Amino acid sequence: MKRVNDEEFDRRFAKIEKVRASGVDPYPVRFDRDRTIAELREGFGALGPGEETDVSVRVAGRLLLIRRQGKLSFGTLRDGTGEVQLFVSQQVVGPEGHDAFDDLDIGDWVGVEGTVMTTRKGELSVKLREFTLLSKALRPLPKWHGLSDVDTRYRQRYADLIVNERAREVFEVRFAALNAIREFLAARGYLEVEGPVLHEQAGGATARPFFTHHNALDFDLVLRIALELHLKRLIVGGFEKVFEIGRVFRNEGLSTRHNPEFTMLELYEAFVDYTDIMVLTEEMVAHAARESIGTTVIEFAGESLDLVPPWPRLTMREAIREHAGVDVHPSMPIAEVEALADRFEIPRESGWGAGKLMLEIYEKTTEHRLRGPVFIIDYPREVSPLAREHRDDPSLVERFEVIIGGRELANAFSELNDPIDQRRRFESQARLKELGDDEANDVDEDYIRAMEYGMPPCGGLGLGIDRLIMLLAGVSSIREVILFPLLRPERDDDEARDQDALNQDAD
RNA sequence: GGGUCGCUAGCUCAACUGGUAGAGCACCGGGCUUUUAACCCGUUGGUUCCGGGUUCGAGUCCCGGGCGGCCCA
Repeated sequence: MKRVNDEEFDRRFAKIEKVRASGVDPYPVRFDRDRTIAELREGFGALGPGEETDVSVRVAGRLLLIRRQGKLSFGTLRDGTGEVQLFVSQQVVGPEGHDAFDDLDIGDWVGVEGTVMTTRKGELSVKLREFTLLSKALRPLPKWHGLSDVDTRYRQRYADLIVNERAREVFEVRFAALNAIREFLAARGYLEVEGPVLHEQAGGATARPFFTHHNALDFDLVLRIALELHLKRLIVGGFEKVFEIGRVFRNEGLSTRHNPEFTMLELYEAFVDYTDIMVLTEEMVAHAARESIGTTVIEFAGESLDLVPPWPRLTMREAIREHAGVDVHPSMPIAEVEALADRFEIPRESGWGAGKLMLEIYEKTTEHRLRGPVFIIDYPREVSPLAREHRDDPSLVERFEVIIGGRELANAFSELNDPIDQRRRFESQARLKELGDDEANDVDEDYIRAMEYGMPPCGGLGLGIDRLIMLLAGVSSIREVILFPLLRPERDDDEARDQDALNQDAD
C-alpha cells in the first residue's frame, strides 16, 4: 500500500525506533485497566469544579487531541465508551515524563494511570502519574473536519469510525435494531438457525447468483440468494418457529439501494397464515424502532412516518386502482392487460402473462407513491412461485409486501406446501430460464422431496435488514449501513497508469 | 445503462474572462502550569485523478479514460 504522506509516516516511525531503543516495547501485549471511561464518568460525574481526589484509576484508549501549554499539557482520551481529559503536569510526572507525553502523536493508543480530578472549568480529568504507549499510530487521523470523501469513508471504514461520530451512530442503530429483533423473536419462541451459504442451485428468490467452485469435489456451487428453502425444510423437520438473519448474495449492479451482499431476516412459523405474519411484522418493526431510536416515528424524505401498528392493508388491485386509476386483475383477458401496459409505456416481453403485467403496472405506477407503512396484499400467482394460492381467488396468492417510503421492505406469504403444485410452479420457472431469464430458478428436487414428507401450513417472511436500518437511521444510501460495502478495487498510481495506457491502446 | 456534479497539501476547502497553486487545521521549531478544535510567533509540505491536445502559457479550455456522489432506468 502506497503511503500518502511519507514525511509524517517516517517521523512517527522514528519514534517507534526511539522507544524500542530505550528498551520499551512500543506494542506491549496488554494493559490492565480497572474501568472504562464511561464507568469513570459515572463514578465521578458529581465532582464540582476544581476538586481533586486521591482515587487512582487506570484507563486506556486512543489519544484524540493534545493541547500543550508549556509545563502543563491536556489530552483527550477515547475508549469504546466515551472520552475523558488527561491532565499532565510536569510537577507530577517530571520533565522527562512530560516530554515523553508531548512526544505522543494524535491517534496513538495509550494506557494511563492517575488520580481523578476536575479542572477549574469543571472538566473531569485524570491527573497522570504515568502512561504507557500501547500502540503507535503511523498515519495521522483526518481529525476534526472528519472524512468527507465518501469513497474514502467506505474504503477506510476504520478511519471513518474513528473520526465521524455520525458513522458510529448509524451502526449503533443497526446493532440495537438487530438485537431487538432477535429478542422479539426469541420471546415468541422462535429458534435462530443457520442455513448453508453454498448452494447447489439458487432458489427462494428471483435473482442472478454468484458462482463458485469446490475444488476437492470438483463441482460448481452458487452463493445463496435467499434463506427461504432451507428454513422451510426445517419446518418439515418439525421446528415450528425458525428464523435466520444472514447474508445473501445477488449478482446485481451497485447503487445507493443495492449492495451485492446484504442481510436478510427470514422467519417461518407453522400453522399460521399471512395475516398472522402481518401482525408479527408490524409489531416487530415497531419494536425494533423503539429499541434502536427510541420512537416509532421516522423521517423519510422530509416527512414523518409513524411505524406504530396496525398498518393499513390494501390489495394490489385496490392500490393500482387508487394510484393509476385503472382496474387490473390476473384473470382479465391478456389483450386488455397488455393494452394497459402499453398505456403506461411498460416494455413487454414474450412469455409474460396477465399476472406479470399486473405486477409491472403496479411497480411502474403505484409502488413508489406509497408512503406507508402499508401492506400491499394478494399478488398474482404468476409472479409468486413459492406462495400458496389465495383461498378465495385461484389467480392470486396469499402474499404481502411491506412498503415504506415507496420501497419494498419485506415480502411474505402463506407458504405453498403442496408438493404437486410446487413442482408445477418450479417447472414453469424452469421454462422461463430455458427462454433466457437468468433470474429464474431450476426445479429444486430435494426441496420437493421435503414437501413430499409433508410441510404443515406455514407463514413466512423475508425482510431486508439493510433497508430497515436505512429507514431507522435516516440515511439514503445502503452503503451507510453496511460496514464494508463492495467497491471497485482500489488501484495505486502505477497500476492506474498502466490500466489507462491499456485503455488508450484499446481505443 | 443514461443524465448530472465532483476529484487541488495529511484533512477541509479557495484560486475571476487561461497569467508565479493558496488558506485554515495537522506536521516541524520557539513561547506558555487550568486548556476545551487552547492561544501567539516562525517554517515545512503539491504528479491540481490519469493520458493526450490547443496555447507563449492550462488547476482552469477541448478530447479520451479512471473513481465517486446524486437523480433516473
